[in-house]
Amino acid sequence: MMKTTFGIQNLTKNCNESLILAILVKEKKHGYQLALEIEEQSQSQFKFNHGTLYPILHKLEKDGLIKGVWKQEGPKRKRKYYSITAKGKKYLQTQLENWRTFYQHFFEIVGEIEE
Amino acid sequence: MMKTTFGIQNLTKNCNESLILAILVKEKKHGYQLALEIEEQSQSQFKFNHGTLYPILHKLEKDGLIKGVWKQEGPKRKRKYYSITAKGKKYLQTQLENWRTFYQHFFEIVGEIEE
DNA sequence: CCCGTTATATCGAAGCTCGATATATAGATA
DNA sequence: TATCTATATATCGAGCTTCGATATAACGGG
Repeated sequence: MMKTTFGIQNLTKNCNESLILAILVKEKKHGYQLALEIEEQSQSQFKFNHGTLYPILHKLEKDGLIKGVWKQEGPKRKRKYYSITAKGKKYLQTQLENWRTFYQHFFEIVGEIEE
Repeated sequence: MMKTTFGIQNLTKNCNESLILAILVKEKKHGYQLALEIEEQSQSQFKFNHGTLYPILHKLEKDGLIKGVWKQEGPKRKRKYYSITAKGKKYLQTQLENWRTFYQHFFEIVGEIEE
């Protein structure tokens, strides 16, 4: 996107991050669950490619916004459960502020169009 | 972004397009003017890189959403003035619908977070 | 036992943005 | 008149992200 004075440059990326963090605020989940949850809660309007989801999760973890823990689920089945960190919560709050600022200015320009 | 059922996949790209088209609905402008206008109307919250702006203008023109006409301004100065086409107006209307759908679903997931 | 679903992961192609660079005119100022 | 800044359009390569495909493997039901 064009440069902004607030912390949202890449809308898509920030949207993906915000969705994931917002889900994890409520409950720890593993990747596949996250994708299903977001799909369900948006009434199938949003769908994550897993080729997109997993790299984002790895990056969020690397940045310390979420923390993943492998859990032995069955005798052989393993799942990686992610929970949000304090840093992640703070980041999410900031992002939400940023989204509101973005919407406000975006609609100031674009919203008055319809006749 | 993740896949959506509506026509917004790349939020940043769609945002840029919508902003440009929304300005051009009101008045025909040349590239540099557009950048200034968006910066001004957003109180400097949005700023276009011209390395981003011009390729988008060229693509919008190629797709028939806007139409550019070179005008002799001074004895040597030339400017390319863009106006929105019927197709562009229709596209903008659709985009605005899509943004509303997006916001609605996005905030349904993300908006209830703050305590 | 086979198959569809669950589950995680990676890779290459494609697309877009950013910042730098190039080019040229207009206007102001020294 | 020379110079500097603002105006104005354009392109290019690096870098980042996403998409779709592919790989691997376990679980559960028929």
